[in-house]
Amino acid sequence: MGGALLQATGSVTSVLRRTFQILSGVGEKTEQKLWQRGITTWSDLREAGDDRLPGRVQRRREAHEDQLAMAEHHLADDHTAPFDRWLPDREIWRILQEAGDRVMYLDIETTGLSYPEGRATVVGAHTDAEGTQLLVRGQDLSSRAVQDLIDDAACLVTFNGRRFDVPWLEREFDVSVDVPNVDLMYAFRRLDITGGLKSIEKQLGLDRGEEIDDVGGYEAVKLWRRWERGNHDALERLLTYNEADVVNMQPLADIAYERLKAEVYDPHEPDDPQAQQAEIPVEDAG
DNA sequence: TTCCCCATCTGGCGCGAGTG
DNA sequence: CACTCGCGCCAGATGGGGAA
Repeated sequence: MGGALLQATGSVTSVLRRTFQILSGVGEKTEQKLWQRGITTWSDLREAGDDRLPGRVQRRREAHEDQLAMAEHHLADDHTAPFDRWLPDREIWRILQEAGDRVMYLDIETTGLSYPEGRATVVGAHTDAEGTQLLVRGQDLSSRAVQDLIDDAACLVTFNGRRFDVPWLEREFDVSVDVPNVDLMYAFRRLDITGGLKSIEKQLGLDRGEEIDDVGGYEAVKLWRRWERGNHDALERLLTYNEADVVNMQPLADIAYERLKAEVYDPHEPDDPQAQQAEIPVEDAG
């Protein structure tokens, strides 16, 4: 990764600190315009003279300074939650780097597709900080345990979790999930890669263990029933399956992050070597 | 300064899609 | 199998920037 050269060119500044879409009146286009003018980080924006800013950004300078101060303040305290509200949904992935080893890969198993007919059987989570934790119904799965799990996360990574896993946990366990959620399903769809979790793993050439390669979603339901009837191996298999899901989401998230980053920084247009932004010397006329 | 055109932001509506 | 969320599309509002 980055050495002195990368630092000199500013490449170590995180994606989030180059993100202007958290500011009022700034969308995708205005952000691109700022980047093109050489204003690529929050500090660039604060230091830039009005003559370098689009009018709509000039007019909002005070509001933007407040918003940036707020953002810096929360980042300093490792509070990522507010960015869930400030960022447009499709750009939530930009906080992954800030979440660091508190990115939590989350996946649940249930006895059906809808609540309350179905119940959660396994809640699996993985972070680099805490490793893998699997909460099992009838053993250590409780509202308290789920809330504690969520509270350790600076950011969730799920697959279809915005519609399935997270609302389910909120309803069955009455937990509040006040943390950004990067849903890989939408991230990959934006990259023109569609399909379920296992299909996408295949498309990207990620192999999971041979022994659980054939386990699908409905199989998880049947495994739980077999465990309830006294088959100990069935639970072992279900847990292995769930753990594989949460662990495999990590490389998946890495790939999505790198590709989205590339897409955002190099919009599809053929790059024109002449299009370098002119250097505008910052000097005080004294 | 003022006018006008068009780029951009915002909000509402309907559709398609993967979860155990 | 039910559940909803993101996105594309459309229309209206706002405001930027060129020219007189």
